[in-house]
Parts: sequence; structure tokens; C-alpha cells
Amino acid sequence: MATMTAEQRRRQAKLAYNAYVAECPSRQVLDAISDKWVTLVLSALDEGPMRYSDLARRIAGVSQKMLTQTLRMLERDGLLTRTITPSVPVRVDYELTPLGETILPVVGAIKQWSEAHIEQIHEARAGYDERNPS
Amino acid sequence: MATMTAEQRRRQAKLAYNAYVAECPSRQVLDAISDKWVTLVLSALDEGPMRYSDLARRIAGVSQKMLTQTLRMLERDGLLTRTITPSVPVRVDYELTPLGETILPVVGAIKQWSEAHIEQIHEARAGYDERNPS
DNA sequence: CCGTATCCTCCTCGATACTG
DNA sequence: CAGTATCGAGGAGGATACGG
Repeated sequence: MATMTAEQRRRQAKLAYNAYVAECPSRQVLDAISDKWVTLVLSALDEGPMRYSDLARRIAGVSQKMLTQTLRMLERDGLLTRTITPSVPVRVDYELTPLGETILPVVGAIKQWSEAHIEQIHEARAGYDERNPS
Repeated sequence: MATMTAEQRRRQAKLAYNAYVAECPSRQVLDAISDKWVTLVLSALDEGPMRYSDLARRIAGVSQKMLTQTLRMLERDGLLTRTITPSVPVRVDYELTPLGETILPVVGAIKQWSEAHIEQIHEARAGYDERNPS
């Protein structure tokens, strides 16, 4: 449309850019693993398969709702499998898939960088907060 | 308190666990870089210092508010510097610090894993959604 | 040019209660 | 045991308008 105002063109560009960013693989993966409980679940399962109740106990702060939601997301993304044993009472086991295992080194890299540099970050924050009170 | 109920003990444990997780270096760093605009800003600045308006143009989808907020966070964490030149009109330049540069490989690792495996994830999602309609 | 201030909306997440 | 259903508070983030 040649008759678009500059205003309209800017909005269009913004929408297009945001759609593009949303499709970005890095963005999708980052969104997935930055979820509060995801790394905790993945790390726990790295030590072997676990039942729902094991995970709930191990990750003490999580609510039932969030644990279930997190597990469903990870199952949907193919990072873990969910196996139901229809005994009474039922038993549900979760286990990392090979794909799920391949992402652990990435999480490990983040962990390593974090532990190596968190001190510097804290110092930077303290300095900044001192220079900028309020 | 020995007179605590089981209910109270569970709440205590949950609070303690959440406080512990909040302090975790990985958590803090993950929270920082998983922000929608952070990786885009860091990547842009990897190519060299930039003015505020350069960043705004380059990252087309961001609002002024979010761009400023993101830059302040990164400055506070010591990942970039902010230099004001009090000309008229003012000029503000942003530049990565050495610390900021060291985090780029981590972001790169995420990007690499994502691009290598996003296809598998999309297939897993499609399969899951087919098996679980609704 | 580089922001701040305000308002307003959506959406996440926890708490709680209930079920096969 | 392993969830689902519902509600409500709180925060993130965009739009808009204004300021140094």
C-alpha cells in the first residue's frame, strides 16, 4: 500500500519483527529452559528416571500445578517420556530422552559461567546501586 | 518450634527452597539472559559500540521503555557501559564490557544447540499434539 | 536525542479444593 | 498417587504522553 502513513509502516515493521523473533530457534529454546522449574526437573532426571512424587519431593518448592505443567511441556518438546503403569494406585515414571540428555551440557555451560562470574555481577550491582541511590 | 504442625513445616520448607533457588547463580543468570531483549542487545553490541537510537533501529520490535529497562539492567550487572556525551542533543553510547563479552559464547552455545535440534523439537510437538487433540 | 511517568491489559503462577 | 479445575493477586510489558 503506497498510501500507508509513516505511523502505520512503523507498526507493521514492529509486528513483523516480533513475529520473526518469536520464530527464532534460540528464542524458543531459551523460553523453554528459562522457565523456573525446567532446569530443576532436567537436572533431577539426569540422575535417572523418577516418579512424579519423587520429583515433587526433590523439587520442594514447586506446586502440583506447575510441576505437571512443566512435565507436560517437556514431554511435548520430546525432552522426556512419561510412562504410566496402571496399577492401584497408579504409578507414573518420567525419564529423559536422548534429546533431553543432549541439552544438559548447554545447561551445564550456563551453570559454569554463572558460578564463575556471579561474584563480578554482584560487585557490579553493588557499585551501581551505590552510585545510583533512590 | 517443636509444636509446628506438618502443614506449617511444609510451608517453611517451600519458602526456604524458593529462597535458595532465587539465590542460585544459574537462576539469576538465566533470568537475566532469558529476557526477551537481552540477547538481542548483547548480540548487536558484539559488533561494536552503539548509540541508543542505533539499538532502537536495529531491534525494531522493542519499545522505548523496554529498551531502556534492558540497558539499565545490563549496565547494573556490569555487562555493558553507558557513556553520556552532553552535547545538544545528547548522545549516549553503549558498549560491552569484558565481562559482557565473556557471556557471548554461552549465548552462542544456546543458539547452536537450538538450531541443531529445533527441528526435532517441532516434530516432537507435532506428534504430541496429534496424539493429544483438544 | 534520550529518556521518564502513567495507565492499562494480559497472563503467569500459587492456593485451594476436588477426582479416577 | 497423580493429577484437574477454578479463582484471584501480582507483575510484565506495550501505548501514550511529556520532560531535560
